[in-house]
Amino acid sequence: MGGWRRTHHNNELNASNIGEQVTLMGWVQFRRDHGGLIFIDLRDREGLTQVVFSPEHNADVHERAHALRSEYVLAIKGTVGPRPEGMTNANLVTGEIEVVVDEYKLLNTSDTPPFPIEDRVEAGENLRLKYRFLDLRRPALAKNFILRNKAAQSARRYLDNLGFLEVETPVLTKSTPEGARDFLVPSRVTQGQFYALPQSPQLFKQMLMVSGLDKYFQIVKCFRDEDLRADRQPEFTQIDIEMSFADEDLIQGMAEGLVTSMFKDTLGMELPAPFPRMTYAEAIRDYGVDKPDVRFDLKLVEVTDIFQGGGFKVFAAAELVKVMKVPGGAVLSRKEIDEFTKFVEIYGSKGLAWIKVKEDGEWQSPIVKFFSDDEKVRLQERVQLEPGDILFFQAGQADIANTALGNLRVKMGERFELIDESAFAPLWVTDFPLLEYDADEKRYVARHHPFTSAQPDQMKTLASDPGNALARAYDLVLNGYEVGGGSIRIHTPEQQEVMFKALGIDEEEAREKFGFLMDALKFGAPPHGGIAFGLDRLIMILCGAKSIRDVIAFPKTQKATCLMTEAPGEVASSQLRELGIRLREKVQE
RNA sequence: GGAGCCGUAGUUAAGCUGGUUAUAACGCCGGCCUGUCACGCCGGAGGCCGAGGGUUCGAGUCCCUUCGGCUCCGCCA
Repeated sequence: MGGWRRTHHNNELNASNIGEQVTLMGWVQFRRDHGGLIFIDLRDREGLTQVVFSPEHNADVHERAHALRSEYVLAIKGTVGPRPEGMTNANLVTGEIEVVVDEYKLLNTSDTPPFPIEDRVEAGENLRLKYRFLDLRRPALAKNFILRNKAAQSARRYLDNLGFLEVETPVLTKSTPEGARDFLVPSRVTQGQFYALPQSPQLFKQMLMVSGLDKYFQIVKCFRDEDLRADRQPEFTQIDIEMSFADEDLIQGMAEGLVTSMFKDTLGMELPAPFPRMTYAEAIRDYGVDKPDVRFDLKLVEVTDIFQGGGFKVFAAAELVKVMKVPGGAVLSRKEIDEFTKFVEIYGSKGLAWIKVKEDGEWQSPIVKFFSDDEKVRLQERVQLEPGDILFFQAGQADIANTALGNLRVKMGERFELIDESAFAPLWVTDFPLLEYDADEKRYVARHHPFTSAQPDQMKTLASDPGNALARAYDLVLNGYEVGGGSIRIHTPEQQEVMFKALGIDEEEAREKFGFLMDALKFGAPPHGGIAFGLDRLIMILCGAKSIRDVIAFPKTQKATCLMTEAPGEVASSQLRELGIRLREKVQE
């Protein structure tokens, strides 16, 4: 760069800088070559500045500037000048001024990019991922990473001020039997054995509490080898937090402070705290799901009792019959209802019954003919149908009916534009079940994780009726996304043994897999608990993005590949030999 | 493991019930242009219609297989 130093970013100059000599660096965004005057919008991470090459100002420099093309990298020295009367650009922060170029250096040329580096042109995602380094030049994406940095720094500041220590934990660790599928790393030194990448630093942070470090946090990568979604990547980042001598209120209060700080430092927005709280049972009852989007108000209503043992067999025998009234929903066409029927079938529902209320109050429905007069009266008493409303039914297995209707609720929120897209609605969901039954494995598994404490009065339930024991666990839900979750942990070996027993993990296996935890709990483990936030999801919501790919610099595709590096890839047979690994023949169908 | 949507110049898309030489815009290349800001005007080049197979006189279009991207179910303590 010949000793040149940048004096300003491309969003910094305004009328107050007029007359100053400046040096700018950046990429050619747009070139407007008039033959005489040449205008170039110079782009960097922060913004655009118009620079002008004028033949009258410097004929030689102007002549050379004809050759400039998109994405060439320039350093320019020039004078900040006012734009002529009526020539300002209100769309640009720097729109009042332009920089008249005295001298420039072409720092690098560029091939024509495979897609335009502009926010208004969305190239296909496969192309954008292959050339991720170009996609990241787009301001819409770059600003997500500027925000992400602000959020992460805000979190660090907040936690440091409260006396939390940022401690790093191992990435090469041990596979654990519960939870998600592990990513494995073969050991060269001990052939035939494998490390696992951590699904979270859960056990290490508990160890740090036993160590007396008192308050820990880490912004840390976690790895889970499960299938991807728009809000799930195989490697993702958590703000992982643990504190000693803590109960639910203390942790939730700290977490609320953290989230409100992050909102303030990124969007300048004050989130009202404390956040509303709701039990898991209430969430399922009113919303059908454990992470309700409470930006809008539709609620589910149970009507099982009305139809129990009645004349309409489908409802009479159902474990659960639930309805959702959508005011004004009678405008839905048959075709739309058919689409919503297909939608609920995704969740295993057998169908979608409905009642439309016509303007004269008459019920139009494929099923009311099966209802007795008494059932109609009781239904009307419970849901208060009015002209123009539609009432959707789900009947059958409770979990399917809840899930189907709960997800249909979100669809209705979108269809009738009930959701304020600019709103943020945080919500604590508490009192989760400690265990849930796994039909495949024919045993109970931990709903949160096996180190979660049962609620004080629930130890008996855990032994007698494990499915109904409640946990000291809590999730933070934001706009229908689970953005955080945590619990008060088990801190005595006796309770941990009860838990392992409930999970069908015998003493030998517990010792083999979690021996160090059992040991640690014997040496004066303090009561402790914590929480972990999905940083990617939180940033996604803060950015208004639809996918966490938009807030991860180098994300994976749905098949967990990286289109830029082409990972995963094959390795040399010599590498495998060193590790003592031989690949099996590919199994043909 | 399963379901759905998508794949056509560099890019974004159009291409009907199968029928001459596959369109358009932007980009690119060349020329002109001193107040543009997605500059404008004139001209030009650019295609393995994701890949493979089949049906047909004839396939971008229909069928099968396959690869890739996305969304979702299962899965994700």
